[in-house]
This record gives sequence, structure tokens and C-alpha cells, in this order.
Amino acid sequence: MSGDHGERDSQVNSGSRANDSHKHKDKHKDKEHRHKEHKKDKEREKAKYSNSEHREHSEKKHRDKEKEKERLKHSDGSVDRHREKQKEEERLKHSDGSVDRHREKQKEEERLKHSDGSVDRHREKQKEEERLKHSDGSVDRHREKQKEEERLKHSDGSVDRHREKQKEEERLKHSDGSVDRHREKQKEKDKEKRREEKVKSSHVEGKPKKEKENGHAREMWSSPSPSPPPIKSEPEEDNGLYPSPKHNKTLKRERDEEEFEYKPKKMKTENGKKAKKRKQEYEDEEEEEEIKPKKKAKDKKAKKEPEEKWKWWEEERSTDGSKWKFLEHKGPVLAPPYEPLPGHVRFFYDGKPLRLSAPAEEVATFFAKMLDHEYTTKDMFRKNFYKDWRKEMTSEEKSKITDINKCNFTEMSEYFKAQSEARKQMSKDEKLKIKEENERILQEYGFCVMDNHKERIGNFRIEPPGLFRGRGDHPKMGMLKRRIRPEDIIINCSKDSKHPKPPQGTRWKEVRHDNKVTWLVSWTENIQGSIKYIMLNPSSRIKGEKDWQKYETARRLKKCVDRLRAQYREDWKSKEMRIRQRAVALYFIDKLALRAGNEKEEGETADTVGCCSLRVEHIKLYPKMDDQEYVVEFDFLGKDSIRYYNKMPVEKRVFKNLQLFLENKQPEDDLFDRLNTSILNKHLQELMDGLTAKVFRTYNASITLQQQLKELTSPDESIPAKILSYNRANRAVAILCNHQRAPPKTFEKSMQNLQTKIDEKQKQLSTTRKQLKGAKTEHKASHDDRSKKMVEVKRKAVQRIEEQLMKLQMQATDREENKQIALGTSKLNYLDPRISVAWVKKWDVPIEKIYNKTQREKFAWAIDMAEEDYEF
DNA sequence: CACGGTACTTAGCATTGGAAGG
DNA sequence: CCTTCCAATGCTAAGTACCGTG
Repeated sequence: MSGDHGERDSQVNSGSRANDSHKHKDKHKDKEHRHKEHKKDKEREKAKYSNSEHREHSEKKHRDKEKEKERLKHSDGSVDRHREKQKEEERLKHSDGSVDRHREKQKEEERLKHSDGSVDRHREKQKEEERLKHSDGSVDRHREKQKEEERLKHSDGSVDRHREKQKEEERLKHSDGSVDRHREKQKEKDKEKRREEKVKSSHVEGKPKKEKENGHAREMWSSPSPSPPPIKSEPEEDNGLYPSPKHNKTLKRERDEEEFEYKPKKMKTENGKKAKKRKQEYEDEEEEEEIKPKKKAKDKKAKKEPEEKWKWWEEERSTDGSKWKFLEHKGPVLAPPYEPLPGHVRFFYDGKPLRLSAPAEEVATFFAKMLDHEYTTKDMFRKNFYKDWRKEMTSEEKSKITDINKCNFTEMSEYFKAQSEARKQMSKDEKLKIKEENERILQEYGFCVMDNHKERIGNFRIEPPGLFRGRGDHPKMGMLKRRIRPEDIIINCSKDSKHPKPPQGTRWKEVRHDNKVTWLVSWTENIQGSIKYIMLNPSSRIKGEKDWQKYETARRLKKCVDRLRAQYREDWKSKEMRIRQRAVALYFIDKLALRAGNEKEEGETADTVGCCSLRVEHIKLYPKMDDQEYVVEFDFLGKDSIRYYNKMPVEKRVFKNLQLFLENKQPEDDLFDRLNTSILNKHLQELMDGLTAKVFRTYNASITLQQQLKELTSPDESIPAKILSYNRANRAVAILCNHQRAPPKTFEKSMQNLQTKIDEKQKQLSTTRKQLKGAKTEHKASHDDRSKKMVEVKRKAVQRIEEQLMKLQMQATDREENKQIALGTSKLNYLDPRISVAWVKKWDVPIEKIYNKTQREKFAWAIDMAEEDYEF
């Protein structure tokens, strides 16, 4: 191994430096420059650490995570992505009490070490208090067990096996078996047991869900439209046409009847009046969601019920590359003109009031409105703002105002605060008026007609002027974002449509009729010089088709992913540097779901990277770390300056390659100097039609969801428990994709509130239980009807409260686990909605529990077409 | 192939509105 | 009925991908 490596090293390496292209040299120069800037920035940053919002933000996230990690004291070092897994494992390992106590002690110690983290401390304290509320010593054990049960709702020992399997599969997904050997052994055993288990359980279910062989056949049968319209030829599975609508309708009707039949099944083990009521509500909801549309569909001939229920996915689609044939709309809604401040609101310069000209005042108000934000204290922000502000000043103002630090905007700021306060305090009538006005605007401007259908527009308002705030450490923060005038706006619509009219006395920059694009309105923004668009809502045909197609591409990747993985593993051994780099990068993209990492213009945006643009400084190699070998530590800022931090053990070959790539490089050099996204994507295109780097993210996200749902859902759980399982599966994906969020400002408080509720419930429960006991004794004594009734009443009450308590605890768990994880992004952009729809149908979970109204609109196609046996 | 430009998806944060709770 | 609180929605920045051109 090493021999073969050494040889190649030299070969590869000799090419590496000598053949440096001009581009690379230039790049290097730039980098040096940037690096200096970078360093300066860093120093500055260090000096005024407390001032740096972003950094603090991400640091904090990091700190929390580190703590989490330490708390868990895990040998397996890979953090972010596997945090969830770890937690889970932790939970499972300690199902016997003695260990629990040990763990608590350990936690205690960890807690003491971290005297700085106020947040964590707070949370821990809370936990502590909760713990102390229990009076006897067995508390911890009891609580943990209880939690466990609620979480898993498994009735027997199959829990562990169940979980282990899931982990197993996750690991095997990437078929790099080199890791976690000692754990593996144990799992191997469990796996066997599981196999038996699986066979059993599938019989119990009554629906022997055969694996793929069958799944595919069935899929072709049952799914009304097996794949979306192709843009590029999609050979095997797709003839480029939708099945005929007629055919679909029959299928649909059949399914509706089926649903109807199954309905009684929805009756679960709920009891008590309230539960009944709730059940009734479910049914009612269903009636609204399911039956009404059916009725409407039947009435369709009689009444005209057009756009709302248009099923574009049942129609054929033009193949000539045009996006539409007809497009008519009313144009954008422009930002309201500036309203000068009332006379009593003053701006002070150097302690003296100064009346500003309208343009200068407007820009000043932008700053004033942001005064509460930390970034108005940042040097860069203030500098950029001041520079742009001066451009709006009269020459007199320019000469008077020479130092931004002498400007006092507070009175203006107060005024705006008062205004927004007043808005909140408005009477109902006034609020209603505003609402109606908004509704009118929506009706007028919010829709367009595209090919005979009325479609909702996404963002029909032109962005108002203001101060630009980029994310992270953006060099342009604070710059003035100009007001967009009609003269800046390009309109796109059909030649034969009624063109939108510009406001009186103005004209559009251009009216064009380009049906190769989907946008209705565009303009060029002045900060980055990029083009902004007005496009249709996600529920529209044009977006939906694209979305559907995206998932179909990902499904095609599923079919050949094994081949691809074998390929890149082979390429790790290539003689050519560029191929090795490509292969390693692809491995990262596949395994870690990294983004592609386009090059960006330096100095124009925050310094963030993706896979191909990773720099040497972003990874660290550890030949040995704890009990693992070949660990790579990633630490960089990704999209939106969200930090990606992860330690992952990799295969030896990858590790050696990385060492090779790092040779003779400076920290600010590119890790993959022979690679960029276009090279990578070109390569991918050759491997599979339509394949690009981002497809891997979609694929891995969706497949993970499907697997996790399979593993986490247990048939006899209650609905809330199932939803928790769903969220857990969703969360696994969000962690994979590194979808983070700042913990909500009110997080601690809301957690506390919830905990209070839980405690109250618990008290209530024990009181009611006592009452039940009392009633029983009384009944035993008297044996009369009244006391018998009483017992029944109390019994039901206990049951009801237990249920409520459980639900609350589920909620608490869910929220706690979600503290820094955003589920929305993956749900909206990465998870094939048909997986969720199938799951919902399989387990009779009301779809509203996982998709809100907007999401249901966006995924209408999936909700309509996916059956419960849908396989991604 | 670099590069500038365009179109479209993906992203997190701020605000809002309406349900739950008092 | 009013207030509180959170999920839904709105907003727009920041990515990916790909094209034409020289």
C-alpha cells in the first residue's frame, strides 16, 4: 500500500506545482492579499470580540455543540452530523439504572467544568430542579426509563435492535466499513436477530412489504405518473409524456374509495370525552380535506371550479423548451414613496438638531430603524453606510456632517418604535381595513395568467430601499440599497397579453416576451449587481414540475449510486492528481452532503466555502484520534456563513490523498487546486444524465428520511409519538445537511413554560389517581351504582390526563432536540414529499400534522399521486 | 478554458397573525 | 375579552448550475 502510494505521490506531485497555471498563480496572489485582509480582520475581530455579532453567534453555536459533545463523552468523535445518533445511543446504552446514575454523575462533572456557559448552565439547572422535585432516590432511573418509553413507545426489547439497525444502515450506506469496529461486532449479532424479527413483524402487519423487486413493479402500477416531464431524455423509466388524464382519474377514484373504507381504522385507542371530541375533529378535518374535494370534483362538470384544483401533474407538457405559451400579469407592486418625518422628530449632529433634506433623511431613517441591531455598531457597517449616505446629502449637509460618530439617530428610532407600537394598538376596524387593502392588492397583483390558468405569484412586491445587511462578515454590509424605479424594471409577458402599465409618467426599462424563462419581472440590484426576479409561487405548475423533476433525478441517482461510489473509490488510486481530487471531493459531497462550492468573487461577499472551494485551513488531519484512525476535522463557514464543524474518520486512502493534497501548501491555498464545480459537474454529467453535485444532497436527504422513517416508526405508537418519530427522521436529515438556526430568543422561556405545564399535569395526574383509588374503595364498600359511575369517571380522567401528559412530554422532547436545528429547509427543499405522503397514508396520520397549508399547496402533486407503498 | 452573465433553488431570520391561555 | 406565544409567512440573501463568448 505505502509503496504504491509513494510512487504515485511523486508523480502526482511533480505535476502539481510545476504545471501551475496562470490562473492559479493569480489566484494565489489574490489569496495572499485576501489572507492578509483575513488576518487583519481576525485580529480586529479578536480585539473587539464582543462587538462581532456574527462571530459570537457562530462561536456560540460551536460552544454549545462542544459542550454537548463533552457531556456525552463519546469516543466516536464525529460531532455535528452524528450528534443525534450519539444522543440516541447514549439513551439506549443506559437502559439499566446503574449506568444512568453514573452518567448523571459524569454530567455533573462536565457541568462543573463549564462554568462559563450561562445558557447551558441554565438548562442544566432546570434539569436539576426537575430532578430534585422527585422525592426518592430512584428518580433518575425512573425518569430516564419513562422518557425512554415515551420516546420509543416500544413495548419490548426490540427497541434496541431496532435502533441499532438504523445506525447500521446509516453507516453501511456509505459502505466504508473501516470504522467503529468494536461496535460493529455487537451490531452484527443484533442484525441477525433483527432479520428474524423483521420477517415476523412483516407478517404481523398483514402487509408483507416485499422489498424492491416487488416495490418497483407495484410502483409502476400504482403511481399515476411515474415521473415528471423530462427536460433531458430519461431513458429507462419515462417516455417523456404524462399518462393520459383519463387513466389517472380512474386510478384516483379507486384510491379514494379505498381511503373511505379504511377510515374506521383511524379509530385508535383514545378514550374519554375530550378524546372523542378530538377524534370528531379529526374526522371533520378529514371531511374538509378529503371529502369536499371529492364532491367538488364530481361537481366539476356542473360548476366551474377551475384553477384551485387544477392538476397540472396529470397533463402532458410541451417539450420544445418553452416555459409557457401565454403569460399575462399586472406587473410589480412598487415600494411606497418616502414619507418625510413629522417636524417634531429631529436628527442631532454633534448635539445640535439638524434638519436634513428629504433624500438624506430617508437614508438616515434606514439607519435609525436598525439602531437596535448590533450590526449598526460594526465598523464595516458604519463605514459603508456613511459613505453611501454622503452621496445622498446636499453639499451643505456634506460639509456639516463629517463624522458619523457625532450623529444621533435616537429620536428617529424612538419615533419608529412608537409607530410600530401604535400599529399594534390600532382598533379592530382599522386593522381590518388594512387587511382588506392588502387582500385587494394581493388579488390584483398577486396572480397572473399562465397558459389558461390563474397562478399565484411568489413575490410580487419590489424590494423597498434600505441598508444592505449581508450574512456573516459581509464586506458590503451597511451599503445603501437603492430604490427601484419603473425605469429599472424589465417586464416579461406574452406579446398578445395585456401588458402591465407603469405608474403615471414613468416607463419600464423594457418589456420583453421571452418564454424560455419563467420570471415575470426583473431588475438589477445595486449592491452586487445581480438580477432579482419576480417568479411564481411554489404551488404553481412551473415550480412544481421542476421540483418533481428534481426528485426524479435523485431517484435515478439511487439506481446508480453504487456504481458511482465504486467508481470514485477506484479513482482515489488514479495516477492523475485532478482525478484523485475529484474523487475525494465527490466522496465528501456524497458522504457529508457538502455543497458543491462555486468560486466566488473575493471581497464582494462573505468568505464562505463549499466542497470544491475548501482551503487547506479548513481541514485538519489526525492520523490517530482517541480510538479512531484517519480522522478529518472540518471547520469552515458554509452558505449563509453557517459554520460547518465535523470530525469524521475516513478511509486510509482518502486520508493519504488528503495528506498529498496538503503538501507544500499554505493555509489559504485551495485544498482541491485542480478542481472546480464545473469540472466536477461535467464529470458527473458523464456518469449519469442530469447529475450534478447538488443531486447528492437531495438523494442523501431523501433516502435518509425514508430509512429513518422505516426504522423509527413503530406501528402501535400513538399519533403524537408517530409525529415525534417523523420529526426525528426529519431531524436526522437536517443534521446531515447542517441546517442550523439560532436558538429562538425565547427558547429557554418557552421550554420552561412547557416544563411547568408538564409538572402541573403530573400533579393533576397523581391527584386524579388518588381520587380513583378513593372511588374504588368507596365502591367496594357500598357497591352502589353511583360509586361505580364515579370509578369509571375517574378512570377515564386518569387515562385522559396520562395522554395529555405524554403529548406534552413528546412536545418538550421534540422542541429540546430542535433547539439549534431547522427542519423547514430540508422539508421544503430536500425531502421527496411523496415519502412523507406515503408515510402519512400508511400510518393514518393526518397530513396537516406534518405539512401546513403552504406546504400542502406546494406539494399538492405529491399528496395527490403518492400511495402508501411509494418507494423513493 | 476562463469569465461574466443569467436563471433558478436554497437559506435563515424577522415579522405577523391567529390560536391558546388567562 | 385581552395578552402571550408560536407557527406560518414574508423577505431577500446566498447559493448552484449552466450558457455564450473570446
